[in-house]
Amino acid sequence: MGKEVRVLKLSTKGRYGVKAMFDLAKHMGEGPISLKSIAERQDISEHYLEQLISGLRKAGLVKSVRGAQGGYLLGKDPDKIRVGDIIRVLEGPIAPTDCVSEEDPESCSKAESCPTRIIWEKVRDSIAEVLDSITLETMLEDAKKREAERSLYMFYI
Amino acid sequence: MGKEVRVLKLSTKGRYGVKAMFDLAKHMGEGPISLKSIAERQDISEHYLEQLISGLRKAGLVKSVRGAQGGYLLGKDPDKIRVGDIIRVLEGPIAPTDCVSEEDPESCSKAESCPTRIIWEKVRDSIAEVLDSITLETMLEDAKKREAERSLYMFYI
DNA sequence: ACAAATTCCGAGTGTTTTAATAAGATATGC
DNA sequence: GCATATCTTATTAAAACACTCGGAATTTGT
Repeated sequence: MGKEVRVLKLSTKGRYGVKAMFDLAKHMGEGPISLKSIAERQDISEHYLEQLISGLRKAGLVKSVRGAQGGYLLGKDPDKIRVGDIIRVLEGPIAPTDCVSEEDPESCSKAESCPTRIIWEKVRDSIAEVLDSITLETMLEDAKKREAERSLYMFYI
Repeated sequence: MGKEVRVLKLSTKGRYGVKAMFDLAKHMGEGPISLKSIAERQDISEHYLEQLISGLRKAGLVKSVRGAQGGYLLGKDPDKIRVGDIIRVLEGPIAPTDCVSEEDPESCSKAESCPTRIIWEKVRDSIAEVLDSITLETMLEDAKKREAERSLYMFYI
């Protein structure tokens, strides 16, 4: 009975990855941030996060510093890192179906006349547009703005 | 090496379901359409499609006629059936993450201050907007239009 | 020099989901 | 009454998911 299906869902890879990257952005300027501290703050298994950040490092989205007092730093300025970039590294190309994958879509003999293909393309593009319009920088601004609103609200109570 | 991950993907349920419903729309006025003929035209396992259409029937999107010469008919006019309706019946509420599910989202203590939640909400809404803006009627019109373009193109060759 | 902290790397594992397949019960037109 | 369909439930093989584990390599502070 517990059918809790999520359609067009993101796996934990993408979700954890974005959380971790935002955490890194929030602590910019404090030197290397250890995975352990990120995992604790974001409530993610450290070992699991290790795997994810490995991919982000290879893609240049984070830099690492090994050894004691080591950790991770953003690989670029936060306004150059889009949420879409993080998702693509961790989950692969955006593709509601194989035939409209962002990279090498599966060829289909009936592609030209397929009445459903157009729909999946629109879905793909609308997802990509949202994810690529948000950067770590805009996330920081947004968080700051909401923080301000919250304290203003508290003031009036 | 064959890591062919699709992020934010649709399962075959949704894809087959939309194809089958479009097939039904195309053959409107021809009486009950058998599952077998739909399965053959759309290249889908008949038994599997059986399971899917069962859900669509219970949701009122199709009507069935049992017995010999029986089959399925659209449950409403094609302009009243949105692709989003079909997807929701077959795959569940649209929800890139559990915390932003269209129906009873998983509660989260940090929901109000979560910087990632807003992103998943935007993704959910943009997907829903695309899927709800397309009906079987618009799909039919679109197919007709492209058919006309194709024959015009053939004429000029 | 050494211990502690940390990143790096590959393999293993239980659970869930996916995409069917199978078998048979029920209903209807001819 | 038989061929043609829809309905219903159960089973299953393979893949994906979300970790878990063990240990090697690297750097800092003492």
